[in-house]
Amino acid sequence: MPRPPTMKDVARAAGVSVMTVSRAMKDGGSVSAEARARVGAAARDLGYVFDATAANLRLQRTGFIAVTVPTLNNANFADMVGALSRALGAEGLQVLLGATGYDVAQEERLVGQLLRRRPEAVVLTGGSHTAHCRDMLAKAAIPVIETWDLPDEPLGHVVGFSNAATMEMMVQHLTSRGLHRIAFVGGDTNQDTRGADRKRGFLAAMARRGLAADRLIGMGAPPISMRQGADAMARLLVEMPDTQAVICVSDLSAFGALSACARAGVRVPDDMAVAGFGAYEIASVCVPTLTTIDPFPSAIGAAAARLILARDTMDQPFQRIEVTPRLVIGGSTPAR
Amino acid sequence: MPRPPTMKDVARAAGVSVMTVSRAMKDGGSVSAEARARVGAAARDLGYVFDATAANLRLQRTGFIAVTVPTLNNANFADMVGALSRALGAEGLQVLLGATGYDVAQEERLVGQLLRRRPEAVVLTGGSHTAHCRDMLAKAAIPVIETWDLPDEPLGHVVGFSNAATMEMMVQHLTSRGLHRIAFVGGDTNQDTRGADRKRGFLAAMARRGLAADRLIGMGAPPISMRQGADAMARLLVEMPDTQAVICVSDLSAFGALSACARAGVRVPDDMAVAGFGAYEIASVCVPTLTTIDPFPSAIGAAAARLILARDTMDQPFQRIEVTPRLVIGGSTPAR
DNA sequence: ACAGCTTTTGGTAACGATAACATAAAGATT
DNA sequence: AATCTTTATGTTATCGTTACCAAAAGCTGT
Repeated sequence: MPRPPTMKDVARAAGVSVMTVSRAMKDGGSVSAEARARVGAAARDLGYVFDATAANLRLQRTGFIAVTVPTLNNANFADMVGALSRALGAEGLQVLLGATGYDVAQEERLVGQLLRRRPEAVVLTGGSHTAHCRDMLAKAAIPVIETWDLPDEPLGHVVGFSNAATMEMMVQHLTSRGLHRIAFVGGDTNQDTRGADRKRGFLAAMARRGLAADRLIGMGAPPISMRQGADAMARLLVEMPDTQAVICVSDLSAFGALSACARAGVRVPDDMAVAGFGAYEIASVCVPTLTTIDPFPSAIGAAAARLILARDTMDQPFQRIEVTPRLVIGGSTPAR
Repeated sequence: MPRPPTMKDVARAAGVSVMTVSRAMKDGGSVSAEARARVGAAARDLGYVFDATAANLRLQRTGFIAVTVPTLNNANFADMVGALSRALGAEGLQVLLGATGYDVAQEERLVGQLLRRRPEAVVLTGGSHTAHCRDMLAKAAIPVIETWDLPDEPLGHVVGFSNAATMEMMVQHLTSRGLHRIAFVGGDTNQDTRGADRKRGFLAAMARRGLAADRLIGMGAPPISMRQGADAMARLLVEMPDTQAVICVSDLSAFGALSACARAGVRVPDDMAVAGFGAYEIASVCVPTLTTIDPFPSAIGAAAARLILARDTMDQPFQRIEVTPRLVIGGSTPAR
């Protein structure tokens, strides 16, 4: 089986030099219309496909942007990657995607693998990484963008928000409705650092108001699923039946909690208020609709893309772009 | 700013030749333990990162597997890509992912872009492509795997199922419960070819039983969302109030339909049965749980990975692997 | 000590594209 | 007509890695 044709083959077929072929493949090159046509025809006849690998080696530019997310199976991250990918694709850049499984060790391995492909920038989810991972990224001398978080010691640019602060918003909302016995459903590991930040924010917000924050339901390792949200609510209804409101680490678990209430005949929001995070589509469709926080995932992706595309401004001090999440009040918490 | 160190730099620092460095980077190479250690130390000191681009050019192997999905933001496709990515990653292969937006023209562009990266195999969602796209893939002389479908004229291997047949299962289930006035909620374009196949399968299953299949609600272009499922059900309740059951093109729209019923005070399944497709997590958590079809997305991904990894068997005639979807009976359709 | 192994090491030439320079042909200017 | 531009084309070297071959070094047994 013969190897795929190269520019050399096209050049021979078109009766020109390789350089002319190379120029004809681009838009700007100064090539006569006639030569360009011959090259085009030869390329079509031979089924020539441009070899990006060779060009990348020569140009020392790959057009890859490495992106890591905890999991692909999450509408928030998918939205971010979608926005990022669309914006970058329009400029000829390719997203090289990897999932860390909410595990910094896995992230370290992944980043190591991705850097071998010589990406032109790295977009990470979260601001928590192993020392070796930070080290590799620092040495790579390419733009690094951390997202979904506001790390104290960022590696480079940041596009994110304070997860803790969103819980202040949510606790404020609930207490303004006269609810004080508030539970939090989340993971019981710190693997999902954003989830852990939200839990910390919840504890701080409760403490600030002198409220007891002893209703913590930990459901294991991330991602915390709908099923786990339902199980958590079932436990809560038995173990702490006087709970007035539940904040869940995400809309998925909040929906599970909602379903558990429906099964148990607990009225939402009258007997129990439920709040989530993420503004997933389900929040606006379920009955009642979910009170949640919209972190604007595609805005995060778009902002990251803008930073990458404005490469020339990358020499400037690292940017810290805050995307302000919005409280979305639904029917799962009481009206004023 | 200096360029990142190369093997040459490492070789100089370690006092050996580039070839020795190259060998030391791999496992099997015959290198003395002492040289290997010196190379390792030098690489660490210099912050050397292997350049996969150069190696790929030389080896004529990129380790890329191109994968296209209609959208990232879909748990079924995310599951498939996740399974594929995990299985391939263990063998050092990298998924190069692209989203077509349910658009064959976009798919064509995407495949063109991906092929320039010289992937070693291509995994496509669906079996419907533009002529030029089919042509490019045929000429690429690499394994092509079409998934989620059983095309009549496959481009290569196939890992899928008959979308139409799943609707026969579903109609059979509903009619066995004595329901005959059945509606179908889906898109009104053929962009989502799998959705369109399911609609066709629905029509055929109804015709086979001599039932009228005139309750078709078309909700525009894919993806059909929860919101659109809710709108469709709202319309249906007004326009065809005697409808007994609704089959939705996916669990997302089915859940929307369920919510619309809840809002309208329509009891499910007593007044209206609802069925979906996809066995998304929501189907097993919502109240009532959804009757749906599980297409086993991660089994599809795993099977595709197996085909790719068994490269040597790729010369054999194209394989056609059927993954049999399973009817999952939930509370949204009446018990027997 | 020496032939006959195996193991380790190094030099050279690719892989397929393009930047940089050099040259030739055509067109514009005096 | 002679010179200066501009445009079109070709030649050479290179990006960082590895296959291939050849040579050197380390072993073994006589």
